[in-house]
Amino acid sequence: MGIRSWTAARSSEGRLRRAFFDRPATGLARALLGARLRVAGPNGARTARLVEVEAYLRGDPASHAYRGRTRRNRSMFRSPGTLYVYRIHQVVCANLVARRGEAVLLRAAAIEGDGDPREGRGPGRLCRALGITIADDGATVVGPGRFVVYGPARSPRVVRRGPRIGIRRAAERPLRFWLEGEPSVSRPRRTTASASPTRSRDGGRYPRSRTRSRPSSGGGRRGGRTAGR
DNA sequence: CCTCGGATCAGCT
DNA sequence: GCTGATCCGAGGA
Repeated sequence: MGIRSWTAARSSEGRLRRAFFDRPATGLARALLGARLRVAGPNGARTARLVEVEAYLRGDPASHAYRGRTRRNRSMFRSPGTLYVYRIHQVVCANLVARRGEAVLLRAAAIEGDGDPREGRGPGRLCRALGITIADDGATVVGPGRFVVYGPARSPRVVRRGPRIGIRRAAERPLRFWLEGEPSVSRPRRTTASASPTRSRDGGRYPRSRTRSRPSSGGGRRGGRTAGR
């Protein structure tokens, strides 16, 4: 289901509404690139422009929701626009819930305002830079609260896609999306963290589909269907 | 209960 | 490039 009307999905100030998030995570991931996440805190607000995201889908073995609902992943089954924050090792990572059971991992952002924009490099650092903690799990960005997401500027941008990072299952699926030329984006990884060093199967080349998003041609996604599965 | 390993990151070779 | 930190959730016994 596509977004029927973009004006219905954004407020006049560009704030994204629930309808914007209520769709498959792949499309939401792409659409979120360039969007701004604003987090209010005791010392004022910080805003970050999203430059790298990953989609986690229904029936996706890499998704935390794959084996059904548990205490940890319950936020993934809440309404679109909910934050799903989980802990890994010593850090937390944040997702935005798409349609039920799907989510978009926020992998990297350019931090705006004071400080180093690269503080938002990587999902753990992104959360740290914005002050997102495990206590924010289950919060929403489409209602009252400390979180707001503003839609991407309607300016040209080049979206690239490739395999997700740091996962073992379904690692080949090209569900990571990023903006070309952004310094906060994760460096391409050549070898998947695997026990076998010499085991590179496709030579590290994946089909990069480039999608141009233009100011007023909202729906014009073009060709670039890659060898996804 | 116990074991396993991770949607990471910093630091080292 | 590779390893360890560090700890909790998930899943099996």
